[in-house]
Amino acid sequence: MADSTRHRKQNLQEHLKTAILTLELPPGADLDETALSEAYNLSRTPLREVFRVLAGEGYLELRDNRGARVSEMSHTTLRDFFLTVPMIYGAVLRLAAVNAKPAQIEDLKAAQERFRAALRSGTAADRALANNRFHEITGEMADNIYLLPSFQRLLIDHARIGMTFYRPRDAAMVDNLSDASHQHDQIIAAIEARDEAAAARLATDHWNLSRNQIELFVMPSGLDLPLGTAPAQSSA
Amino acid sequence: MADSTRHRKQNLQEHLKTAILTLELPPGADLDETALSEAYNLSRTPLREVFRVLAGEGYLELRDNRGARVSEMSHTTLRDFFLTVPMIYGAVLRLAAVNAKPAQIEDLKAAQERFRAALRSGTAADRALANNRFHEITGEMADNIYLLPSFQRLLIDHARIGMTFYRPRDAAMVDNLSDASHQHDQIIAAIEARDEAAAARLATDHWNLSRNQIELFVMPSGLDLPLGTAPAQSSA
DNA sequence: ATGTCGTATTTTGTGCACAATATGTTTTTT
DNA sequence: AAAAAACATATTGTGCACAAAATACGACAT
Repeated sequence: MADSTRHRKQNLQEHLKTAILTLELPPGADLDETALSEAYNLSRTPLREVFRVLAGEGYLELRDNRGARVSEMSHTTLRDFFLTVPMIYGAVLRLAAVNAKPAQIEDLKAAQERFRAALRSGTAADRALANNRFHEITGEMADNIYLLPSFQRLLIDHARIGMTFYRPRDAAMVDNLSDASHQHDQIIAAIEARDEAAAARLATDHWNLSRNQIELFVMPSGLDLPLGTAPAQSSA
Repeated sequence: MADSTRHRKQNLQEHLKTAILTLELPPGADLDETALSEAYNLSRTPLREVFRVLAGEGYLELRDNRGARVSEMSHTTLRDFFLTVPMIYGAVLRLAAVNAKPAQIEDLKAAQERFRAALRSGTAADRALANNRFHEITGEMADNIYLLPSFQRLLIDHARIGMTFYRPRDAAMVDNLSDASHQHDQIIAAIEARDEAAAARLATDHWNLSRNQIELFVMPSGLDLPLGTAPAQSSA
């Protein structure tokens, strides 16, 4: 039958991943074994094995005798992220340009098509997931078992950072999103042309754009009211 | 009691790790759930959870319905390894120089002391494990959750590569080993002096030395016989 | 009111029996 | 004799009951 336990197990794993990437399960959220095993019609044994797997991939953190929770995002996360991403992603795109197989390039184009569709008419979660898939494919192309583990972890937090900060509030932010899409096109072109240098350059550009977007979000333009005219704040 | 199940579980995990790092369990070796659970006096349930954890860290590979085996080393492993190590390890040492805490520096010195002892009077496995621990500590110092997963995987294969190739056969190889020890000292000094640039440089040097050692092993010096005088090979 | 101790409840961890799947061997068919 | 099918065996996956640990709660003392 289509709903074998194997299938339910994979389902659970997939659902947990997307729920975490889209912040439906926010960082630090506790996962209740009993509740989840009932919801997915699985006993606790396979469920707990799924937890171990997801912890290994960086989605969850396990504490002895205290259950699983979604990986935390600390105040150093953003800094560490942007410190590490350019290097890892630059290397990934370089290798992708060298090693990509034709079938993978087709996958990448399809993923980009879905990303574009999500930009036009999808939710923030749709955008984050489509973008995540796009980058995941570049990771597969790079085909380097030593690089992938770190890259995957970066992608997890990239999606979550995107969910928090990529909520277009003004024209500049919307422009950034279409720039990102355009950069994806350029990345595809560089890989297809086997142009390592261009791919590496695009990696840097892409993350600078991300960083700018976040700066726009974290530091909104000032209220521009003359001193002394601001209305009194209501106290909580 | 000292031999609680919790303790046995950790024991198993630790033993499997060292057995894999030292090639006592060679790449591709099959792990028998029943045999191991009897050997460590654990039921299969916790044992299987340990398998998932070790698979997440890169020690094991799990195939559905077909048990666990030790991670393979393919013909591309060496190439991928030396392609990736300089970048990751350079970044790790840079960050270590910036972030190392005094207590960690003491740990590192102690680890280096043990490495030196292993060089003097230990087995190849002792050397590999001591060296592994030294580098692990630099990873802890770097304190970057995005870098660590890849770094840890590199360390696994570094130990295994070391076990295969670091079996001194001549004077040049012995020199290399004491050079490595000397480089460890310089790494400690650079970290203590918070000298990022020096640390990064040492990372490159260290892996070049490793690569040379392997080249010495893979490509032994020629037999130096004039053409046509070599004895006939015995056919298998 | 606050702090500590002891008990009750909830949650996590383990062991074992059984189910499902893969593998190896024998039997049957051509 | 070779291929295929059926069966037997071994190994992996799941469910459930029980054990161990952590947490929540309340009584009591100060």
